[in-house]
Amino acid sequence: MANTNELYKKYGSTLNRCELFQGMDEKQWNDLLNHFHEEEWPRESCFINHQKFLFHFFIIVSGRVKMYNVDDFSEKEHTLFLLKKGDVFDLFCLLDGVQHQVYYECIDPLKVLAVPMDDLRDWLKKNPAYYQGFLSYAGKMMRMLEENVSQLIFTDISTRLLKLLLSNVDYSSNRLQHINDLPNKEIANLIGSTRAVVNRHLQKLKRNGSIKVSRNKVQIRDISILLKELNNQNKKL
Amino acid sequence: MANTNELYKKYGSTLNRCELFQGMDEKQWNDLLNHFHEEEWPRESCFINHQKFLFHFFIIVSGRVKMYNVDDFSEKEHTLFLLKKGDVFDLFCLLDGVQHQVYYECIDPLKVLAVPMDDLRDWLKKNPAYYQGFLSYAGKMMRMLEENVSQLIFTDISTRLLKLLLSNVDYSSNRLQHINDLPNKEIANLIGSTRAVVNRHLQKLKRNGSIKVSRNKVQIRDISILLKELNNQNKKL
DNA sequence: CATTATAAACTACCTAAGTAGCACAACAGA
DNA sequence: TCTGTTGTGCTACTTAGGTAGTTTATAATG
Repeated sequence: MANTNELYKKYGSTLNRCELFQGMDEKQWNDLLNHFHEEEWPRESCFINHQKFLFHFFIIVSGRVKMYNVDDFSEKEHTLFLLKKGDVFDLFCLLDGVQHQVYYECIDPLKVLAVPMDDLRDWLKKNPAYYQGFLSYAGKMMRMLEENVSQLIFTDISTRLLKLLLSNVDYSSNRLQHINDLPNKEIANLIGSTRAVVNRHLQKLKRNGSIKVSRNKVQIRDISILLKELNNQNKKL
Repeated sequence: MANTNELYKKYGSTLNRCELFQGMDEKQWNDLLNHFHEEEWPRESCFINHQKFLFHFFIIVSGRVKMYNVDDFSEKEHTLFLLKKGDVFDLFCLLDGVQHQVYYECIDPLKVLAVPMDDLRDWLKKNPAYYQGFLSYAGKMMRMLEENVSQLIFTDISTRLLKLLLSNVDYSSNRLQHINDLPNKEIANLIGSTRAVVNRHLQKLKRNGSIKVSRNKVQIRDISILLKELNNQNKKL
């Protein structure tokens, strides 16, 4: 229990931002955290269809993981979600208890809180009031996936790239976050394209003065140009 | 109550195949069906971002509806789901209570059982044992959306068309079902392409003897050729 | 039966995106 | 400092898929 209190003290601010567990107070958190333990995974750890995720559920407290899948034939990668502090995984397994055919790789050294799936499910059964938070979160996830599908069908690569950039701007500092230190290849994986094509579009944005590019680094120079560019994309059709 | 019993008698076999409400017996169904009423919508009825779906939840007992969305700029359509007997909507709204920006159109004359969203949510709160079915179903839906994303990124139109056809074959009769009477345009909307391109690929399949095409009709001639074709697609890369 | 509407079939063309290959820069480790 | 590795920037080329427009077939309607 001392351990539990410690976890809440250490990570309370992160946990309270966690959408999946909305509206829980410290007492309730401590009750739940009883079943958790802390884990650290080094950078570049990679989990390929690992059983791990069928039996434990994780909350990220620091670092990034990409959840991606790989096409059997072309061996191309596609990053489904770039998970970060406050995100959880694997929700797919939690919901239906079926193994999720998907890969994980740590972009940074990762710290997670881990709980056995069954403990979490039991806790839910005993506290059915929290089912609603899980349902809402599932709904939100479905909307994100649906939005993803729409973008893939309706928009071209340069639009998808612009949207990716704009959706990762921290508007308090006007800085790019989460994806600012990724190589072109990883950016390509996020929008379903290839390094060469993404680079082609980044060059265009560099030339019009909206971004700055260097090795493993993309920085925002002028958001207004990006927004104008996105507007033009739409009008084009 | 007489009315309720009637609903179960009429549609029990459909309801029992409904994944969302797994493991319910007649008594429980009748308890739930108390809140339902029957509705009929004519063919080609169209609902555009209608509040209707925020306040009522529907189970289809006969006919097909497409859930689709439209790109604001290109005005292209994409059919997200072709819902049929035993399917429900709108799960997005049920889960998180937020309006779902999506269109509906009846392909056939439609019969649905309707229940006020809040009644269904109340029923769930009183019968928390059934939450698990809803979570599982949400998980399944997420997997479908994820699979959709993967297909869009990894595979070309001809592969997507082949998969669409093969996933709609009724293997007891070797006949195409659900999509067999759609015009090329609607098939295109299902895989995120255009009428002309879909037609191009259908012609190829017609020429190799795997399908038969006529006005508003696609029929399977030889599944083995389709399967072989799908195999070749994969090897191609 | 004639008229109209809708869908299918086909042709020609255009373009975005994928592909391959190479030179160069940045960085890490020995 | 040397060396191997990884990422960027660029050129040249190929191609699937989107686009536009026309003709032909099929069904529905009066």
